[in-house]
Amino acid sequence: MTTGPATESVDESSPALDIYRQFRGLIASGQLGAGERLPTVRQTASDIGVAAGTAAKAYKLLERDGLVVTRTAAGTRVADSAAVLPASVVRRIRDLVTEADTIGANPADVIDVFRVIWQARPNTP
Amino acid sequence: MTTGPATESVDESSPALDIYRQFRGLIASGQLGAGERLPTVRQTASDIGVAAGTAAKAYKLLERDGLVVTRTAAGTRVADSAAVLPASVVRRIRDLVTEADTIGANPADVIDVFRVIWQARPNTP
DNA sequence: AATCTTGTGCTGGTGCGGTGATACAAGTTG
DNA sequence: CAACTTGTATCACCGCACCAGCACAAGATT
Repeated sequence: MTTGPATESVDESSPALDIYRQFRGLIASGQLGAGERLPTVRQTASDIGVAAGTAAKAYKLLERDGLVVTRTAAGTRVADSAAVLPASVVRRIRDLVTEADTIGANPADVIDVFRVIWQARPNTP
Repeated sequence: MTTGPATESVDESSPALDIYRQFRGLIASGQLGAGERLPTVRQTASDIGVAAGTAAKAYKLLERDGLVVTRTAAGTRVADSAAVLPASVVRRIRDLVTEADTIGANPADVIDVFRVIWQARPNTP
C-alpha cells in the first residue's frame, strides 16, 4: 500500500480534486478569510496522506481560480479578491444541512438531488 | 482520440460515477418514480457517449444500493423500495437553487460549501 | 419454438493520475 | 551574509478506469 492509487468508497473522486474542493469550500464559505495562510504543500500532503506533488496540484488549481496567491517561501494565502458566497446563500445551505441532518439523510443524496434540480432550472442554455 | 479516458473540466469525476449520480439524483428527487424504467444500458451509453460497459457499471452500483431492480431482457426499473428524499429537504434544496441561481453563484461552489458545513455539524464522529 | 431484447462478461489496449524521491529557484529569516 | 522555507519541476513506475468489440445467458416477445 505504498504505491499506486487507491479507490475507497463511491463518491470518492481523486486526492488532488478532493483537496482542491475542500479549500474551495473553506474559502467560499468564509471560514478561510482573505490573507489567511494555507498549510504548507508538504503539510497538507502528509496530513491527508498523499504525495507532495498531489497537494501542489490542488494548490495550482486554486491559484488558477484566483482564489489563492502564492509567493515562494512565503507560502500560499487566500487572495484578497477571493469571492465569498453571499450570506443569503450560505444561510440557505445551513438550513439545508440542518434539515437533512435531523432527518438523517445521506449528504451524497442531497448533493445529487441538488445537481438534478439545478440542471432543471428555467434557463438552462 | 478514439480510445482512452478523457478529462474535460475540473469537477468532472468519472463517466460511470457521473451516470450513477445522475440517476441517484433523479430517483431521490422523485423525478424517476418506483416502477419507472431506465433507458437501456446501450441507450444511456450512446446518449452520453461512453462505452456500454461503463453504463452497465453505473447500473450495477444503483442495484447495489437497492435503488433499482434489473431483470434480464426486461430492463432496469426503479425499485419499489427506493427511498425518496423527504419533501422538506427537497424544498430546501429548491430554495437553495433558486437563491443561488438568482445571485448567479457557481453550483460547484455551493456544493463545496455544503460539504464543508456538513462536516462541521455538531456531531461529527 | 424461434427470435429479439437486455444486462453482463470477457479481451486487449490506452492514458491519466497517482506515488516516491530528489533537485532546484526564489524568498524569507536570523 | 548564510541558512532555512516553500512551491515547483522532474524522473520512472504502476494501477485503475475507460474504450471497443464481441459473445453469452436469461428472459420477453412473437
